[in-house]
Amino acid sequence: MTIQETLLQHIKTAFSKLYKAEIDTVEFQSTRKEFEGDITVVTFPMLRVVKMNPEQLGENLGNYLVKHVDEVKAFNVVKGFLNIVIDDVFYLNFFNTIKENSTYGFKPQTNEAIMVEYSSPNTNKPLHLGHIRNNLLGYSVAEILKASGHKVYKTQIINDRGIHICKSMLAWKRFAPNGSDGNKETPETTLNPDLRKGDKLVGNYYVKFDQEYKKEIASLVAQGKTEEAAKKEAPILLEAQNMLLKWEAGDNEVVALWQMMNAWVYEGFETTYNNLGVDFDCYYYESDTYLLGKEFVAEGLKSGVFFKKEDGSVWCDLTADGLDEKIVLRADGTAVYITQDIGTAIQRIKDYPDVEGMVYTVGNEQDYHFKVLFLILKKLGFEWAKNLYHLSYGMVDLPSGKMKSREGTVVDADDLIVEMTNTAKELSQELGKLDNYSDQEKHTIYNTIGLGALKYYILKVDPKKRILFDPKESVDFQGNTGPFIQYTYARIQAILRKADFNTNVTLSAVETSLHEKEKELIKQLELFPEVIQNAAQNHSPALIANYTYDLVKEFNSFYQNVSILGADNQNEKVFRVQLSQVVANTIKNAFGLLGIKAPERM
RNA sequence: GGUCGCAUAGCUCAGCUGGAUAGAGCACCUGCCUUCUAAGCAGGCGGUCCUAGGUUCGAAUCCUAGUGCGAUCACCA
Repeated sequence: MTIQETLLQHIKTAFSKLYKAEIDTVEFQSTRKEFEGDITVVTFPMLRVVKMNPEQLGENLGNYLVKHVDEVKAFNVVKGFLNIVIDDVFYLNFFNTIKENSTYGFKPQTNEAIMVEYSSPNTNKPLHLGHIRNNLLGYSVAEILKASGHKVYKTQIINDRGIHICKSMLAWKRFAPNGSDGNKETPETTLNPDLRKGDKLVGNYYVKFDQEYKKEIASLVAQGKTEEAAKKEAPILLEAQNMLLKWEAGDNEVVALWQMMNAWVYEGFETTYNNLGVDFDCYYYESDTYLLGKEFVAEGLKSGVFFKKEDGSVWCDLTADGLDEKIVLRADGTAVYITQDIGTAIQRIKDYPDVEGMVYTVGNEQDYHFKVLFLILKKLGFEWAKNLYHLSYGMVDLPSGKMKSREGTVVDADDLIVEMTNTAKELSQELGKLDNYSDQEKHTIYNTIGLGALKYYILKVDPKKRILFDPKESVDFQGNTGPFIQYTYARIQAILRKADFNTNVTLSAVETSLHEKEKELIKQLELFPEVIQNAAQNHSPALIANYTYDLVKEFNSFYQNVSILGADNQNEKVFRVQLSQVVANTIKNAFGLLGIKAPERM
């Protein structure tokens, strides 16, 4: 039973005894710093039940609680606020119940499985900052859901078919120079060091295509065509479209090229995922699932969920639900975006029957799309459709404005990771704290710090809000940042390494009393389980980030104001080391939920 | 135009299901390293919580309208 629950019980009893009245809820909050006390009861709402002035009610309740509840040591009343002082014994006892629990705050796994989709890149260009937000969010939400007791499958949908892929393929066929082996360049044979990563090479040809396409448009316009006509008639575009038709028809040569170039991209992506520290349990490819989507469109057509227009295209009428009509199959019978999404969802449930819900990590530009998708799946009669959730997040902007691939203002994911690591390195060398470690160790630490800065910077913001990514600010390692928190963890580790006495004992309140800062820390630790549940419910890593920051600030204040290893007596020393240990463990676990590592030293 | 989202300090963000004088960080200004890692701590400066109504003992928080910004309403993905 939590202290709140205990208090609630007694307050209820107090009401029936003192006033013969009944209340069912009590509003608790933690007492503000400027007042004495730990827990505050807001008595204003109770005045509806008993007509009296708030001070008097507070006094009466306070007196009752002091007399009847062991944990309540004292109280004071300020207007409609009853501030309750909780006895140290309670906090120390509570601390003793969690100090050995290395997964304090986490709930054991149940059979309730959730599939979390994130990343979902196109295979025609490298990952950028926008994908990074997506990846970090998806990974973190998955970890948070696990910690809250769910079984989780991480997955992605790879957008590996369509005209955009054909553009890269065509440009490579046409423009690729020979590599070191005399054949057209590949990631292995390319003479351009920037293109050794497959996604970079393929992305390079996507850009090449666009350049050539623009040239052709310009020359057509010069010949007297309108720009609109030129855009549609440019030979290179027509050839790409032709290639797509061949792909859909299963043309051997085109399919082989497609497979080869996609494989390059996958390998490149995998490297980025590894560097970023995100992973997946299973993969889905649109080229595999769009056919299943088409099947269910046919079925929905039979059952009347969809209808066919004169030209042969298939639609779903959602006007009764306040939405528009939505096309689910083109007139020529080919699949649209949503067709394959329908197929993918169904396929996933087939593959993993224990999945009861799915989370789609996709930008808020697709809010409407997911509303429609979920509604259609419901109309198709899938029971699980009600447990689908679109984890919608805001775009990432730069100080210069939006990221636009065509204008070259995109922040490349790989570059950014390298940059952050370099910044960590520079700062670290300046401070000179790692001078006697090996290069290998140093490199690992720089990486941990750089990534920690990046991840925390992005995850601390509420997902639904857009992020302004200021490169200057993102490499700031002071204040509310990842490195600040990592630093606190490293400092605690230094203390634990130095503590050469036995801390494996349980202290009672008789043996040690609590310093104010120690009590504050225990109160903060007490919140952790609830924060995890909250973060899971709201799909919000930001709640974990904010909590961790508050915990760390509280610890630093303790650290600077109180000597841990230099405490007055052995009991205090032991207790403070234990407390530091639990705080460190909580930082590590909380950061784990954000995909951030906690370094032993920095 | 319809629909959805956002608006809090100079900047970047917190603020839980309505509760005390709206909180952090950055920036700017003061102090604190012979003592556990100063990537730190202690403090100062800084706000018409977009505007106007409403609900109530009480509103940054809920409701309505307006303003601004963004997204979306494709046989693109």
